Amino acid sequence: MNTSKTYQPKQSEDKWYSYWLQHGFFKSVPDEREPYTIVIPPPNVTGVLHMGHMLNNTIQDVLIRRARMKGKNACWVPGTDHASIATEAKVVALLKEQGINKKDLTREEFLRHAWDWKEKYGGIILEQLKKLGASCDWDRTRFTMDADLSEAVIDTFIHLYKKGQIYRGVRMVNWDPQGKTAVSDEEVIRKEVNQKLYYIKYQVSSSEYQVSSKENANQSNDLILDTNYLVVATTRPETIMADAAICINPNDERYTHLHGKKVFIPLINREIPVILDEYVSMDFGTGCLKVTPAHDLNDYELGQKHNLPVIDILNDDGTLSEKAQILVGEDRFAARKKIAVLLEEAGALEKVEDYKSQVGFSERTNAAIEPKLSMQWFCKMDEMAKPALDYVLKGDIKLIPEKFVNTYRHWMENVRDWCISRQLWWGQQIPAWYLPNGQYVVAKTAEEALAEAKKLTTDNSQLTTDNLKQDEDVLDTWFSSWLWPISVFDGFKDPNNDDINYYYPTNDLVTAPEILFFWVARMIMAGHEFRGEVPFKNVYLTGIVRDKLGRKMSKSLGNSPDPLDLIEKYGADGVRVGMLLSSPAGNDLMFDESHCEQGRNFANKIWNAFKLIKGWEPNASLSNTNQVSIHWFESRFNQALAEIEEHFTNFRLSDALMTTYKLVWDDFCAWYLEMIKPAYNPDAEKQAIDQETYSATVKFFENILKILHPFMPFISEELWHDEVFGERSVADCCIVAQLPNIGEMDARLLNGVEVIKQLITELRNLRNARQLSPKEKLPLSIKINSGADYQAYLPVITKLGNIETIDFTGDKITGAAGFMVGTDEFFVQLQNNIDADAERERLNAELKYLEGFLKSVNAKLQNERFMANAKPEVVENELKKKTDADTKIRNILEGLKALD
RNA sequence: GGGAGCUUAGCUCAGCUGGUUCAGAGCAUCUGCCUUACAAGCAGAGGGUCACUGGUUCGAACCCAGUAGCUCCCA
Repeated sequence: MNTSKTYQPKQSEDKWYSYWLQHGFFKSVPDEREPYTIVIPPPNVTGVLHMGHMLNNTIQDVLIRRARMKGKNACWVPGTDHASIATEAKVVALLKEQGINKKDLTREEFLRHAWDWKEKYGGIILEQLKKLGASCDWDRTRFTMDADLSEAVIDTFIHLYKKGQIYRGVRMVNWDPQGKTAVSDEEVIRKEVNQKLYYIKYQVSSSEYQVSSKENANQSNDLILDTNYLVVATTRPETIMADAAICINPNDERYTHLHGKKVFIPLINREIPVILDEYVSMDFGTGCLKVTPAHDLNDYELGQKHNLPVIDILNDDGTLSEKAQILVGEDRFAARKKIAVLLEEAGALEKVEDYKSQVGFSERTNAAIEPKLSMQWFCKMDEMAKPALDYVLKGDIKLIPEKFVNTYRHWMENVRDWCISRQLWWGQQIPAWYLPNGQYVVAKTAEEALAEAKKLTTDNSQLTTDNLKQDEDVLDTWFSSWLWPISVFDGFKDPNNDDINYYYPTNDLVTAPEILFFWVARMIMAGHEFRGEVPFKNVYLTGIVRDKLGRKMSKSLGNSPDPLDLIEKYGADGVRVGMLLSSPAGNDLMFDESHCEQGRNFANKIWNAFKLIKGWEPNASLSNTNQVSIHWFESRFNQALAEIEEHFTNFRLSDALMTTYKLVWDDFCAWYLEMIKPAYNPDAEKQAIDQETYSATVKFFENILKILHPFMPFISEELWHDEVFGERSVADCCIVAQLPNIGEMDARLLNGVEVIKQLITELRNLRNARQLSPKEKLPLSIKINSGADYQAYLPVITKLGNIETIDFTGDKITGAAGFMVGTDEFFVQLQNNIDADAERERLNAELKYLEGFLKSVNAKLQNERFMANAKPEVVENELKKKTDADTKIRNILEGLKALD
């Protein structure tokens, strides 16, 4: 071990990580031990490590390392998902740089490029996880597009299709007319833009109208002066040709005369009905809403409800189609300007207003997103949601923190069918085959599809596989990842293999609340559907990592530090501690580099404590004078161990870490080591210490390294191998050491030392207040009022307080400086007389406080209702408070008298 | 619009079924120390009308109602 003044992470990290790998400590194979399994939430294969991954994987590593040290067969399965959209976008961009257009490639050619890209650049993130210390079983690394996993996806699709759980249907997607592809909600950037609100007149087709409503119309809205027409306010006048109805609120008194009427669309004079629905807001625009089911999601739903036709007037590139009848071939924005002119000329434009509204833009092409109806594949959710909800409600799966159960329930009870198709090539191609007549069959291969097709009632006897055309689309990436806990153990290919039988269900899942539905809920459904069992028992939901200002850390904001830079700066252990210090489950983490600094400082503290011990040499001729200190720390350690255990049981990782932190820094370093540390001998190279104390302390340190290991794997492993601990075999490593069992706790000793700590603190204060050097030895007199026994602690008091003599006194010592601990009094006789005025002031202040306190206690005791209703132990406690306060007040009064 | 949650010290958070000396921790701050393990440190100290308003109770940070502000999810 080097004797550097500070811990040097770089000299330990790579060294020990390779050592662990080389000796197979991360590896797991089924055996007779209890398994402990975590499957990694597979990061996006194109991804690079960000702060969210850091937090998430640090937690998983802490859990897995701890399980390993508790004698379990710990297995952490790593891997990545194929991230259809992100990967395809990356590959398309790369090809473009090389002058290759995706459109010019066949599917096979494109996929070859994509796989090349994946092999070359994919999975960097897994390498980065190693820097963090992640102890994954790398031999088990999986990718959601591996052959076996893809086969599982296809088989699952076919299975669910045959069960009637998968169907084709129409759905509104975010269409990028420039990229000619659908994009996910996450890829749409909403921006506020200045637009125009066009007020368009629609002629009412019936000339019969109720005159009586004219009055109402007059007073409420001057736009409807003439009941021969109604006025609609819209930002998209170019879509009027796609209108299917005009909708008004049935409660809108301005429009009762329109109930049951029809109107003509201007310019094309197509007749559409006026429908009634409370969905329409009476305050917005004119209160008349044009319903365009093909070009707006809300309108689509309204249209479904009222059985309206869907008229799509746009081509894939955003130009108007034949269906528009007019302005065919014009781009939608050009058409908007032109139609405004046409409407104006036709006298159908009432007015135009400026208007601000939110518009979605494609993240990739920056084109305005067009809501577009398209045929998609769906997976029915209602039947599968029921058991998945029950698992959580019954507690078979615990969500941590519990508050997410509500959110989960709400979602599962209002679940919508899952759109599983994506208009991309990178992914598992949907195993549906279309016949020339438009029918389709679902089958694993073209041959099987042909066989299926021949079974259809229509005559398909002449068909060959060449006549079948496979669906162009691929499946949603989540349709792969929902199988992850099963597919990583080959549970589809071989449902009874040793791995799946041993590792499944897994134990804990650590993930983000954002994907509670996208992923977690669906894994639970898949677990039930395909194994009849939960996929995991606990779901630990981490928070979002935010910056100091509370903003989510993101690449685009540039407010996220590079995790690898942080590791470089503070060491992996420091960063791990920094991430965990302030991250209770489910709460967002306000990340600040100062946390990592604290982690680094902690590592340094441990390093230096170790250096102190290394400077000692046991000497057989010395006898042990530290029994009390040793027994105390032993008790204290066991107490902390029990607390840590409790915190882990409740998944309170930051509390477990803080308990460890305080045990090491405060109890071990600041108190225990100071109690037992031998006086410095400048002539000796190593400081002599008795054998018993030395052995006990070394043993303590070894146990401390064990409890530190899950949090700080590198420094603990580094120190573990020091010669202080004697020879270690090759496999004797901290990573596989077994955590100590909780031993005895001596409550009396623990309480006794707490009193001694207070006493020492008072002595230090006394020195501070009087500017006395810590080197100056002081005489101490003790007046016991409590019946406490200080005898056993005299050596500790003498050493830590730097006391010259200790004696016991029955009376107050006048003229001496004094203080109280509990009800016992302590006196220090100083050469120069104490400042009587200052002392009187101090005592009076304390007296005032105690009298106030006593008053509140007495108030309770004199309250009949309190005495009648409060629990006996509460009353008893109040009585003790009264007695103690009385004693203290008496002491102070005597002290004041002595000053006079 | 529907749902969930949050508000405690300068910051980040604990505070279990209401009841120990006027609410705890870590960090930060302030004061004094280069005391041979550690200045990335040591020894001390200060700091809070528990968002606000009512209610229940002998007793409320905790239970109930309302108000305000913030966050997230779904639409």
